[in-house]
Amino acid sequence: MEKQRDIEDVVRALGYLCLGSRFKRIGERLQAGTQQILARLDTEVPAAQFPILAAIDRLGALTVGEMAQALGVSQPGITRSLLQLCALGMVDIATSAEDGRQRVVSLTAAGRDLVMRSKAGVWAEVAAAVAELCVDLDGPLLEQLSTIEDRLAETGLKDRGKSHDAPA
Amino acid sequence: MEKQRDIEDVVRALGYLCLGSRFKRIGERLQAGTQQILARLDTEVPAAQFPILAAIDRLGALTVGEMAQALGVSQPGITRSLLQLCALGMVDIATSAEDGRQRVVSLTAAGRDLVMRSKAGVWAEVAAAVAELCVDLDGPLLEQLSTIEDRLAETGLKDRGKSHDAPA
DNA sequence: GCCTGTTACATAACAAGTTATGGAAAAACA
DNA sequence: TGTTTTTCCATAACTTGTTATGTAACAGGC
Repeated sequence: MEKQRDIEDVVRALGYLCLGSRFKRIGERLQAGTQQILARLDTEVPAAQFPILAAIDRLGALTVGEMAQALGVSQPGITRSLLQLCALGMVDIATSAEDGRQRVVSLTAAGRDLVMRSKAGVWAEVAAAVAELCVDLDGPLLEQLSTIEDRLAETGLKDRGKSHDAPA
Repeated sequence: MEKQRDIEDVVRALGYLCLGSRFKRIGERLQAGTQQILARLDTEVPAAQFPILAAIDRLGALTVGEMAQALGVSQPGITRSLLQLCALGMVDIATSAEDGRQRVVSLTAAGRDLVMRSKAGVWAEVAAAVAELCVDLDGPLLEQLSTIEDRLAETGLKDRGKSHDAPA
C-alpha cells in the first residue's frame, strides 16, 4: 500500500477561476441530499420541481413567463417542467382569458395536497438540514464554500437537522 | 401600464430551502460569463472542460479515476469529456502499462499550447472578473449570494475585472 | 492454475439546464 | 381595417451533469 496518489481537489485549489464549476457542484450535492429527504413524501415529483410548486403556493397562479422570472430559469426550462407536473396531475395549465398567448398555471387539488404535506414536514426538514450545514460559517466566500464541502463530505444532508433524538 | 405584476424571486425568498437550486443557478451564470471571456481564445473547447486541462497541467498525467476525484464529478462525466477533448486533439488517452484497466490521460502538444495561451491571458481575466465580483462580500452566506446575484445582474462577468482603461 | 470477487473504465438511459427558432396572439401603426 | 412588429409560449437540438449497469483486467483463495 504505497502507490496510491492522493489527489488534490483542483476546482477548490483554483479558487475564483473555477468558481462557477464549484457552485454548480455544491448545488448538485445539495439537491441530491434534498432528494433523499423528499423521498419520504413518496411522490413521483422530483426534487428539482418543488420550487415550481412553492412558487405557485407563494404567489398564486402564474403565467409561464412569470414563473421563469420567479425561479430565475429560462422559459423553455419552465415549460418542460410544467408539462411533467401537469402529467403528474399536480398543476393545471389553462389559456388566459385576457391574453390568448399566456398560459396560466395553478395547483390542482393533488398539487395543493402535496404542498400542504410538504410544508408540514419535509420542507422544514430540508431547511433545517441546510441551515445546520451553514451554521457558524465565517470568513471570505471561498472559505465558506470549503467549509460547506467539508461538512457535506462528512455528514450527508439527510443526516442533518434532526440533531435531537435517535429513533425510538 | 399598470397590470404588470412584478414577480418576487422565489428561490431567493425561500432561503435555505432552495439553496441547492440557487447554487446551481449562480454556477450556471458564472459559467456562461466565463464562456464569453474564453471565447477570445477561438477554440472549440467549451468552458466546462477547461478544468480538465487545468487539472492535468497542475498535477501531470492522470487516470480517469484520479481526474474524477480531482474535479469532484462522476467518472462517466469525466469519460465523456475526455472523449470530446481527445476528438479535439487536446489530450491523449493511453492504456496504463502497469494496470491494463487504467487509462492515462495527458496533454498533447496542442493541449499544452492551449493551456499556455489560456494561462497567459483569459484565465487571469476570468479569475480577476470573478474576484472583482466577490470583492468586499460580507455578512452571512445567503446575503453574500444575494449580493453576487445582484452584481451579476447589473454587470455581466465579461465586463468585469478590467476596471482600468477603455479600449484605445 | 482456475474461480471468485473487486476494481477501472465505458456505455446507456435519464435529468434539467441552456440557446435558437417557430407559430399564434396581441399591439402598434398607417 | 389591414399590415407589421412584438410578445408569449412551445419545440428542437445541445450540454453537462447524474445513476445504473456491463466488460475487461487485476488480485486472492483454494
